[in-house]
Amino acid sequence: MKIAAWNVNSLNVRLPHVVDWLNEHQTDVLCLQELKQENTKFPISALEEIGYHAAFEGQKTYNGVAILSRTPITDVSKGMLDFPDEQKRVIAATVDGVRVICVYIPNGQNVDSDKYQYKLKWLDALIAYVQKEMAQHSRVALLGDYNIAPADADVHDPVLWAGQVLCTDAERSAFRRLIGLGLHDAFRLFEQPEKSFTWWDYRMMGFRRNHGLRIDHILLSDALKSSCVECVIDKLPRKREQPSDHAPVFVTLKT
DNA sequence: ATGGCTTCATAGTGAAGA
Repeated sequence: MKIAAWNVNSLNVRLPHVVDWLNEHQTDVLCLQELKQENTKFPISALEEIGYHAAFEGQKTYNGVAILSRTPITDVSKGMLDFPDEQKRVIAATVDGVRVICVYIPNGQNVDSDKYQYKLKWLDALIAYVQKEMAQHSRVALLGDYNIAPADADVHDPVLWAGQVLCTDAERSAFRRLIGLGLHDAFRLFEQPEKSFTWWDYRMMGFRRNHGLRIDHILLSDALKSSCVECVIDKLPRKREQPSDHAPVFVTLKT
């Protein structure tokens, strides 16, 4: 079973990339972030045509999350019950016995911003939410755009980024608290190339110079960790014309 | 260096992303 996450930075614009990628990889589950479209615009028939079911929660202009799956999706839940939020950033569902939680964690903009305070509160809510989900499910995958680079190894220039949003102690501590719930960073279960990233700035030839960050993650519960045989960042879509600034990341679970 | 790209909402530029 393959489970993937990809911030597509507008599903309107990126639908051809998503369709091509699904056709190429036959991924079982794909979690999308930053749809940037209302639910009425969601391209359900294009995805059904290539064999995918979908659960989605979008909004105009910003945010928006979806779970695509080749097998039926059940027990869909949108948002976090104890944290009412206008911003559509969470969708969870059960697929083939796996509780899939798709998240688009706030960016935070900069440490002096209200958005940073919102991000920290949001992360507190997420930790409580995931704790509850894990009490009810043993096979849990928490994946998406975290907007957190967990360690300096996940940053192209740790000195430049020191103390900046995405790399602050408070954000990294929230990431460790998620791990503390009994989750594992799938990417770090395996040997990986140095300077592996999932996001590169559009500006200043960020991708060509590999000026990136690893901020998109797949966290797995113990039960899924033991069946995980690989975790891969696929940089190919980032090399295409008009790419998302994020690359997809996926895990393969042995059944 | 506060820009640099890209997208969206808009019909000028401005906000937001990371």
